[in-house]
Amino acid sequence: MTAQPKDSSARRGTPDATRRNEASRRAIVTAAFELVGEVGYAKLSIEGIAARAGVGKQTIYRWWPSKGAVLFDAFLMFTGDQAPALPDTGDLEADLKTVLRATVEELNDPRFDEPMRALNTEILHDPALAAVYAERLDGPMKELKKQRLRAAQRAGQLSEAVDLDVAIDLLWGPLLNRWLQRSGPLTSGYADAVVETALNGLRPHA
Amino acid sequence: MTAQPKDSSARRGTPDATRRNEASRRAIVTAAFELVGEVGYAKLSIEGIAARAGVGKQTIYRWWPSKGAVLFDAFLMFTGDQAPALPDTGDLEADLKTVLRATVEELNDPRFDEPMRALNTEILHDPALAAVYAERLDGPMKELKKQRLRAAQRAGQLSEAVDLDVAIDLLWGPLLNRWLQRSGPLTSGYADAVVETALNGLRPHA
Amino acid sequence: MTAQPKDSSARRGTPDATRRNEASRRAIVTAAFELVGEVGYAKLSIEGIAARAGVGKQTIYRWWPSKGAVLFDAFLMFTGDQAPALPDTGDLEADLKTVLRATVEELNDPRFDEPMRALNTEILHDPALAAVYAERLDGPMKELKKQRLRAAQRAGQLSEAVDLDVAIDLLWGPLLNRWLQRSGPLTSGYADAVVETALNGLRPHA
Amino acid sequence: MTAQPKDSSARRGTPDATRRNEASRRAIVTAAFELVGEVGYAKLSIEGIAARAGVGKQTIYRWWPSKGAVLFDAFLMFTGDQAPALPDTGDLEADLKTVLRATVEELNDPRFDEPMRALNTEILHDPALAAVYAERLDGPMKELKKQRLRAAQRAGQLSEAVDLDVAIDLLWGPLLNRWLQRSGPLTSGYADAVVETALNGLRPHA
DNA sequence: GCCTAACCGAGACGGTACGTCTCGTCTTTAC
DNA sequence: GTAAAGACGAGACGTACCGTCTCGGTTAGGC
Repeated sequence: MTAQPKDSSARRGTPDATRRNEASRRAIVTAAFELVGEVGYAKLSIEGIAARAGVGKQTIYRWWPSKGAVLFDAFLMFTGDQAPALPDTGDLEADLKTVLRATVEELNDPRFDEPMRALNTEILHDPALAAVYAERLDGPMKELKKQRLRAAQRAGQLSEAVDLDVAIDLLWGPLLNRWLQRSGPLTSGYADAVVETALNGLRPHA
Repeated sequence: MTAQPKDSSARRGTPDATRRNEASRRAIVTAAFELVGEVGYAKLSIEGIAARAGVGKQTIYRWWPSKGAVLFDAFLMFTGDQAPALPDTGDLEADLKTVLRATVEELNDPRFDEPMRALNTEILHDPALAAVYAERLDGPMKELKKQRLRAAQRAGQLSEAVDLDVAIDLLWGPLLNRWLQRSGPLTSGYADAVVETALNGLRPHA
Repeated sequence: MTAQPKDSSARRGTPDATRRNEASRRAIVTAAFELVGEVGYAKLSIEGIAARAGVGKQTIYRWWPSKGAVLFDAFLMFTGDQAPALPDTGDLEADLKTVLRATVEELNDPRFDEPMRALNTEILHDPALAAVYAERLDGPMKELKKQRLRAAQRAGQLSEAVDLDVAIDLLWGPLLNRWLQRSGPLTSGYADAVVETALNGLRPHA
Repeated sequence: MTAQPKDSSARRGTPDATRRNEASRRAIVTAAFELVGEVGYAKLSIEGIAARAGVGKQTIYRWWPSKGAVLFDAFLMFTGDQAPALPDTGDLEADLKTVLRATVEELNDPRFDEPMRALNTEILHDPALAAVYAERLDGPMKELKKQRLRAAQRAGQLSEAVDLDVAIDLLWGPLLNRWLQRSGPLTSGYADAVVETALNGLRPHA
């Protein structure tokens, strides 16, 4: 469950995960998630998490290598394991608009805004965490997106020539970017425009 | 020249910019830029900047509201005021590939990687700084991009119906996102693929 | 009027006392006296005095060598130049009790407590200021005391053999000490006891 | 051992003295005592003490409420717990002269001058510290003095009518005062004169 | 009745120290 | 052996003052 266990070998002093106190673990990630929403990323501290969780600091240091790893686990717990497949009504454009509008909704939800920004901050400066994020959170989500796009290819609604990774970046990249940099309003209208433009391309049509 | 002048009115206690020591200002932003490259964003401190610049801490706090604002000014000084127009050979696709490949190059340049990540971290959590960034750095750049795209529209290489802001997001968003989240390799091949896919769209062609 | 003029020679840059702004001088010492009573010695600052007096800091540094010197001048202005002779009713014991009771009164007056403690603090650590204090404030007072004691010697109420400096220390030293160290209650009863014991001596009488 | 333990109750946040690191405590008071002698009271800083002691600043702030309290403990450690009884040869005058000459000696010793002045400065402005000083350092010393004076009363060398507190103030007050205010030379001759005058009184003798 | 030197208010500057906060490690006690 | 608790060395935070240094704007003699 932990993002980056320091070590799982038999080295002396290595925490033995079987001994781990599950109640403390939950208290810590819960406290981290709540605190980041309350005080913001900049004022989030290990000491604060430990105090809120009613836990010794060492218990955090024992099981997580960094503040980012705690935050990541907090994210896993509160958003994780959800997200079944993407909708498939047979109409790719409509389905993509539905999904991207939901993404916009989520990014504008104040309950998720701070935690998400915090996680992105950590990822920004910690390649190891970025890798874990890619594997544990972004990866599964991307696979679902690819499944839907592959279905669209089979249905003839998406060019066979297109690299699906590029396609996904073209659809979701603009949204994420606008959210991260606040470079413009993040509305469902924008989501629609992105979907339409990405599908049709920038070139003029005959 | 300062990112966020606290106030320029006649309110009591407001620093009087005319008295400002230009030598100190330059020493501070230079030190900030150098240090963020040497020790990384996480270990960048106001104290360190002041020491390196041979300046009292108060001189920083007097003129900048946050570490991010210093970093922003450092950016302005070292990257700023450049960037003429985008190339216009008449071939939009080729020109975009040239520009996006250059962007990829820049993002992979270790001299700019840390400072840029640092700036993005600050923007991520400081809407005021984000606004200044949008106005002072991103805005002018965006205008240049729009000029090129408008020329392409006039030349019939770009659909008249397309919203230029969306077009820009579709082209540059994927790159920035991949760089920020390290969600995949950032190569010139990727830049080409993004340009081609964005221009042609995801739909199959007749 | 100034405690320790930095220099009165013709050296370049030496302030010319004839040019001195009397209004500023008064504002400064007044502000110093008020502030030390309001915020206490520990929190008394040159900046605070300058701000309260509506004066530039340099105007203080130009005319006084130290915070203590300002305080001393403040003292001179507010307590100075008073104190005529000590009472002489012909009864030494009664007169001394009157005077020491008045001293007790003064030391217990909250308006003078803080400024006096502040002055004593400076004297404690600044021999130069101590010398000025001895010359300008303590000296004249001591002379008045000696006059009264000499009269008592002539009247046969004080031993001719006694060193008047020692006598004065014996009478006023205990009071000052008790005040400075708060080593006991400072009452008129204590003043009386000191006078009686000093006059009669500690030895048993026949 | 600490001057002013903030609290020893079960209140939250109160330091638990049983956990205290004795080595750090000793290093701090030693550093404080050395530093006050080297750089003087005015330039004595918590930061300097911490650096000299090889200790974090917080360790000082955790256990002492003020710079004065540290100084006080330093005093306790370096002068404390000594001082047996006062000499009793049967000759009160001679014994008092011996003791007061020793006091003069001590006050003139440069190794004790600065620390003592520093302590007196703090006492001057901190009633709480004054109370602790009265209880822990001055009190025991005063008791010893009283014992000697009571013996003198039993031996018929000191008036039964005399208040011992007043007697002590009469003997030691003048010395302390002269030392604090530098109001005159502090010599063994002066000590002798004080003893003689105090014993015989100021009145002329038959 | 100018000229010019000094004072004046204001406040920026390079610094030092403050007292607080958090870091990551270490130690103690209880379970 | 894990956990809560929290002391510890370290060091950055943002603030308050230090004493020095310009900066314009008055004064106030000396010419």
